[in-house]
Amino acid sequence: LIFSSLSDDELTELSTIVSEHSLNSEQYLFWEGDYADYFYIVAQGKVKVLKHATTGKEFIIAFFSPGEMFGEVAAFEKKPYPASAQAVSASVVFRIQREDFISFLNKHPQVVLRIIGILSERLRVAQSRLRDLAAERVEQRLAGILLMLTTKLGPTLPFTRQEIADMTGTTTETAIRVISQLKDRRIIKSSRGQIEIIDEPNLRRLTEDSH
Amino acid sequence: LIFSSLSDDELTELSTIVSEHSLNSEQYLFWEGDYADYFYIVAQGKVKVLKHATTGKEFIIAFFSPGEMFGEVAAFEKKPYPASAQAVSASVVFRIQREDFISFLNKHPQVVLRIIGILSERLRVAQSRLRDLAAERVEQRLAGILLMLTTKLGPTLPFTRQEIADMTGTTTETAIRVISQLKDRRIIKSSRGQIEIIDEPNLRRLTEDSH
DNA sequence: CGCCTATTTGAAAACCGTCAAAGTATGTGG
DNA sequence: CCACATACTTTGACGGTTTTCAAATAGGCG
Repeated sequence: LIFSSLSDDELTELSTIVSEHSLNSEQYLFWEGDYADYFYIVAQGKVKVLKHATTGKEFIIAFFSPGEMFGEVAAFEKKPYPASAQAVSASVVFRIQREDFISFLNKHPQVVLRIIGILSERLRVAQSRLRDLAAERVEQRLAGILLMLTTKLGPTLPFTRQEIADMTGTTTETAIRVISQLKDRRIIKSSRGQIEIIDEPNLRRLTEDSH
Repeated sequence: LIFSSLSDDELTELSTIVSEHSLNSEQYLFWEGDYADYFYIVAQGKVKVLKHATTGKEFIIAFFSPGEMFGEVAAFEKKPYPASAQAVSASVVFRIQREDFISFLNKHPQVVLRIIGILSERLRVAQSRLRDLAAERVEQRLAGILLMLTTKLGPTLPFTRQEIADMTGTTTETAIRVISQLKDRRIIKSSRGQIEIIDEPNLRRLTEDSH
């Protein structure tokens, strides 16, 4: 996605510095605090980026699907990864060494602009979520997460209650209670490991309610 | 700060596109959702960037002191500001028009790298705060905010209880109760509109406690 | 069919927000 | 210099949302 502005020649150049890497389900690519040697793009499967809290709970910053990049924040500077990355299912990722990536960027300013755009977007999202976590109730936050996910992935969401909880910043039990309510109100359907949005307008209304 | 790598000639060039703007205390520079026409740097005083919640409460994303830039996320792309900016005291800011800023960047790639660094840092901070808001108690979050502020500003922090609360994501009353505890434990001193950290190691211990 | 994981439900407790009221600095105008 | 307004700080009581702990149910895969 970030390389879509490149010519065939440039893509060939890119292919010389990219390597492929397979992952088993649950396998970690890197841990928060690791030295950041690679920059990643998902090829197949699904990868989550998360942070662990002192209480042992984890907070999911984002899921990444094929074509999306991650680990980029650390790759620009010689700093450790600020979060961990774990494969949700068996996956394949492309990776580029830090130095190769940086020298490639120096030759391709339009890619740099694309990356600034992505960083900006992520910063916007993170700051909106901060406001929501600080001020909104669990139901509204969870509705917001579901909306964001449908916008990105369509009406059928392949996530467990626990994953939804870890994205919303609540517990599995509370997520289940809220999701059950949404099911009773015919806003969503759900089965094991899956949620289907059937009434998006009403879901959106929930996020906008002032109380 | 972001321009410190420039030569005198380049700074002269820069000065032709920069204009100065004075602000009264409490005055807003822009509101969340406004069309983003300017990119800003604080010259004098103090500016806060915040988001309003549907409940009317506000969440402070950051305070900016002289030399720091803000409004940059929206300036790169034709998007509205994701947050509002308000002068905390009478202040002076430098501002650069979006188009001028972008054409300046095109000629100065080293400034672009500097900005990527700043965006990355802000993203790291935002994501850490997300984890904290989702998983940590008010006391730990507030201790973390105080630590961050001392690292940046020194041991004496010129903030009211309400400002601390709006940064921590809690209410003024709860912030007061936590701060009073810290005072009783001789970790901080405080007076009206000011907090002084006197036992930083113990403050840091608080943020690391698993419970 | 049996095991593992995901989902569900209930009850109690904790944390924190809300509301109300009062105390205390700071500055301003007379 | 004092009175007064204003904003910041403090305290208490109460209630609600959410977490925690415990246990039971149900779905899917070998």
